[in-house]
Amino acid sequence: MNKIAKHNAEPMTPPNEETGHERFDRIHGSLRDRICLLEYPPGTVLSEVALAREFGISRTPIRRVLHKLEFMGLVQIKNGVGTIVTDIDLKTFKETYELRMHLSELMGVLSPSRITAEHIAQVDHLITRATELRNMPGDYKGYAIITNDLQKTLSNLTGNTPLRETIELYYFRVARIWFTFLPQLNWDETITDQLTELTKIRASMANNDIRSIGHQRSADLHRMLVRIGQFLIDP
Amino acid sequence: MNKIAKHNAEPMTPPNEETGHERFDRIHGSLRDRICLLEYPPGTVLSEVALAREFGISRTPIRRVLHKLEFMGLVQIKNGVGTIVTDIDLKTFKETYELRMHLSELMGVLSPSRITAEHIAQVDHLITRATELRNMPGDYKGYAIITNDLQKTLSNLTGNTPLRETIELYYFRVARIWFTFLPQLNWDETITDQLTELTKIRASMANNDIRSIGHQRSADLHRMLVRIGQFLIDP
DNA sequence: AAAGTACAACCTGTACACAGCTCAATTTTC
DNA sequence: GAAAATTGAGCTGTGTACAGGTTGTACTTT
Repeated sequence: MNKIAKHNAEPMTPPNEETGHERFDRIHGSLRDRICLLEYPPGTVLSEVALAREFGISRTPIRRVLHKLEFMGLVQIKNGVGTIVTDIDLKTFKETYELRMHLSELMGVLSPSRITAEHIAQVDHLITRATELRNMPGDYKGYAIITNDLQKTLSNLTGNTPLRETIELYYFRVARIWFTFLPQLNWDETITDQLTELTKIRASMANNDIRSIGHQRSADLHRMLVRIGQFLIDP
Repeated sequence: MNKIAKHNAEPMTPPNEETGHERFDRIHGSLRDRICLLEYPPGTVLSEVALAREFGISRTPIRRVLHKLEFMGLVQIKNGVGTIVTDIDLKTFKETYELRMHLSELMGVLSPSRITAEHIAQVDHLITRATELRNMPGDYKGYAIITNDLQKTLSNLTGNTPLRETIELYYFRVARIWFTFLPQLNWDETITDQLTELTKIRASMANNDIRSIGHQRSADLHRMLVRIGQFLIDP
């Protein structure tokens, strides 16, 4: 049974002076994050009028945002029904992870950016947060936020713009699906995996070795796929 | 100096019974093809009201189509100005071709489809058309259509759906830019290249060897990039 | 009682009027 | 005469009313 979206959140203060373009990005980012952090889990039905009310605008600009989310594969707009947060079938899920693995390898090959102290500091901060997370089993959202932030940091290392956009696109498309399996997995093992990944990336960064980061990332994606393999039943 | 779009075409008879979704795809395909076949060259300004008149509908559904084209990177919508067919800067052009080369290699790796007699027949037909094209120097549109059709055929060989969609996306984004350089290149050499590519792909198909097709495709993309390198001036 | 039907509530899709933006031609000012 | 301000034509952005689609429910019919 699908749930109807209801968002009880902070007022999300809109800046006093804001371009139409900025407002679009703000609302788009809001909804994208809600979907990716499972505040709107797959199957949730979004209503244009409800969202329009929440953001204090009419349906028209909301529709633009929803159509972009549909293009990204995060929602499906059905006439007469509503806008539904997409789930993903097993086949597509596996295919997407396979592609992401190869794209991660390319990250280190196609004009990688230079690693700065800033990047390393970000990963160090993520390690701290992940360590704290071990004692908070069930904080799936906290786990998801760390994963999202790591993805953001790694994005900055990909100099090839089209590659970066593609990697991000497919990250947003399937990461949240992985999150839905978290409750069925061993929390300590999950956190250990995350910390291992972060630590290895940290080490590769210290060596200014982006190619290794790509390999590492690819291997981690593979491990995620294997870990939830027990729950994926072939049709 | 930008040109204003004016389309003098056949009535494009809309089917008697047509879903809203089908109409969307039809109009989207029309505009996409016009852009990719250089009927709307880069810099062309499209007007929502003009397009709405041509297709006999209001601005609203036209806007949906244009926004999708903007997501695909084929146009840029500017408030107060119009919808402008995108050109592409040198850096992005090279980056995109590099990515496309690697994606082509993946085509043969990620769950390729089975090659059928139908695929081979399609390539044979393309070879015939390309051969005829040698005696029609300056038929850039004819060349572009063959290239588009080849891309379509190769798409069917890519079983991994996300990979296929990505390959197509970047094909549409930059193929037309390559076409704009055709007048500055030697026609006979261009046709020879195209025929060589088609023939090699034909041979690989006969051997049911998709991996070789991917290699071939990658090499051809590289050759295209090299051929127009003389016209690409680094900033 | 069960199956079929009509309907009401809710959704997105479309059309259209108007607001806001951009740019260029024109007028005003120095 | 040159530079700055103005105005207007044309464009996209937004709000809104209504048309069209979908679905669950209540009701009718068998």
